Amino acid sequence: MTKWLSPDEQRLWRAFISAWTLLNHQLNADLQIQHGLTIADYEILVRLSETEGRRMRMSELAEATLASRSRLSHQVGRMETAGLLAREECTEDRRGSFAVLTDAGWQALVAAAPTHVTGVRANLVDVLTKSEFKALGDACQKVTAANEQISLYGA
Amino acid sequence: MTKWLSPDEQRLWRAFISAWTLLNHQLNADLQIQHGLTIADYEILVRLSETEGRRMRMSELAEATLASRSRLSHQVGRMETAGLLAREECTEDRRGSFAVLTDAGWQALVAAAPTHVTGVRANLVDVLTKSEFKALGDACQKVTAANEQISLYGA
DNA sequence: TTAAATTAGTTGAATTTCGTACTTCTAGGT
DNA sequence: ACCTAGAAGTACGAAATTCAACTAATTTAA
Repeated sequence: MTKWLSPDEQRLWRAFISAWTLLNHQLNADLQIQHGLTIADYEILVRLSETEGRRMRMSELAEATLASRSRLSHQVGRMETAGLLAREECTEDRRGSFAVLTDAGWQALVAAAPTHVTGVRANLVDVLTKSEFKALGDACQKVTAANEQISLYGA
Repeated sequence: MTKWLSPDEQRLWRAFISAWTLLNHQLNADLQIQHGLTIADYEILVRLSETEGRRMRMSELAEATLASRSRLSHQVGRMETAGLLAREECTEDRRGSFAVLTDAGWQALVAAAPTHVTGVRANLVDVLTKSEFKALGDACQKVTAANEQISLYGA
């Protein structure tokens, strides 16, 4: 027998859905309109910018961004075409390859980051008290941990 | 000058992203595999099921789901083909039309709901304490309220 | 009361995105 | 040398999404 959600649980769950949906929608629109980037693009730029040599192995990047390998491959291909990234061979393991941030990619990130961060603040961080935000994030961290085994690749 | 996120804020924000992403991916896979429905389908079924006459104006439904009119029209078209929905003319405003839940649509929802709710419990509600979940939801409610003015057709 | 403007919704490409399955190349063990 | 597994790219196709143009009904206002 299914144990249904109580009205209260339902309210909280729906709040989670709508909060994320609205926020994501807004942040995406901001990046798209002002910088021609999607959130997925942006996240990849950020990840790469944080690593040494601004490069990451494809599989690492896929894991970090919660994307399937195929999806990431396509995504990186697009960003390569756009000049934001380049691929480089990996000399230690020559099956592998790196996605590397180009100068243009770095510039794009530098340009877009203020927009994005401002949006995150305005629409999320600043509408909550410090402790509310912390409670939100901590709960999410638990949820993430509990779901970490979920594979995003087919079967 | 942009006020950047502190490492702690960044951690919390990323936890929010990953919690949502993993959860959504899992719930979507469950519905897809077991019932051939996407989350978008499911959401529409739920919305309609909760209204009087199990019907909603297209534009209302579009707004509720943050979809453009065109997108919703296609989506409803697909679901109509699948037999889940029907369209009906609106007699008060004859430009308008309703999306109406069919019996088959209702049955599909009845069949899928246990899967979905079980997933929500297993991957979200039950991995948190009651108060953690409440804190998460309450924070999200504030975020939602703060972002409610967001519209697709904006501008 | 009629013409213009607005609103609701649909449609058919074109485009974007993504998954599946397959291929290639390499690493590591036996 | 051989066999298995891993990393990644790609071709193909299915599906979703956008975009622009379109019909038709309604509202506004001259």
